Amino acid sequence: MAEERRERLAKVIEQLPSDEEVVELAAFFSALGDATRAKIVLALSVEELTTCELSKITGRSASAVSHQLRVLKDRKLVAFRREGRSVLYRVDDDHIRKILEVALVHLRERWRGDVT
Amino acid sequence: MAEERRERLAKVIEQLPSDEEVVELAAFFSALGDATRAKIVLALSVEELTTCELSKITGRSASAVSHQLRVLKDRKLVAFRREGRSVLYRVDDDHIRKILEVALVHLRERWRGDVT
DNA sequence: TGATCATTTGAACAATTGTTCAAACTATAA
DNA sequence: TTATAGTTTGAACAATTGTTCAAATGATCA
Repeated sequence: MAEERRERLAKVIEQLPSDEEVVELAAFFSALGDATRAKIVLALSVEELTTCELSKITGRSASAVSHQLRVLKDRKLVAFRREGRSVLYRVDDDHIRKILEVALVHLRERWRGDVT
Repeated sequence: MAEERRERLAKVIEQLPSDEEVVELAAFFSALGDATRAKIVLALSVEELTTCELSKITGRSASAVSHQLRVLKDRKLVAFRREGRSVLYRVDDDHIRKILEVALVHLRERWRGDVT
């Protein structure tokens, strides 16, 4: 019985990603784990936007937005291109859009009562 | 031209979730944004497990795991039931499993070269 | 050239976070 | 009852985080 649980435990451990991958996964989620960055990514999942526009959307200073964009860039959640004076950021990855979508559905079900 | 961008900006803002929802979304992702918690949720997405078992899987003290389970409980990422001396935790939500799966696919594509 | 708009950078700071430790609580078994 | 295994709690602490501020860089236009 306790024996059986030990075996099942071993099987769970087998199925887990490597520690390195778990750390990467956590870093990915923590990039979305701040309201300013979450809003930036939500906005960029709709359309390409400049730092300045993201500053208006989030209500943060351009500097604060730029710092956060660097985090998102480093963790490969957003890409960018220069156009004249501006820098246009984008989310060119449907995985990220999908994750945002599923998470929003999850929240709406969990917190507003209509759980299946 | 600048006029057109202003209109598009307004349309993006229209499509965004409310600030309250953005904060909830960020809280949800930040729950997964720590390696210990990410590993806990990954393990629980396979099978029901006790605090003690999760302590072995993560290599953290039972106390540390319990603290993290509270965070996951509060943010409704995991549920639990008592069985004798033990408390069995679980992820009973396919959204969470889906999010983990898509995120892992994303990481493997982004960091190991085979981007489409 | 100089002026201006857009963006980035680095230092500093308060606020938050994850862990440890010791103590408490819960349920079972002797 | 006492003992024990499993779990939780609260305080404390170092480490990390997000923002502001001032200064610097990049790109365009007069």
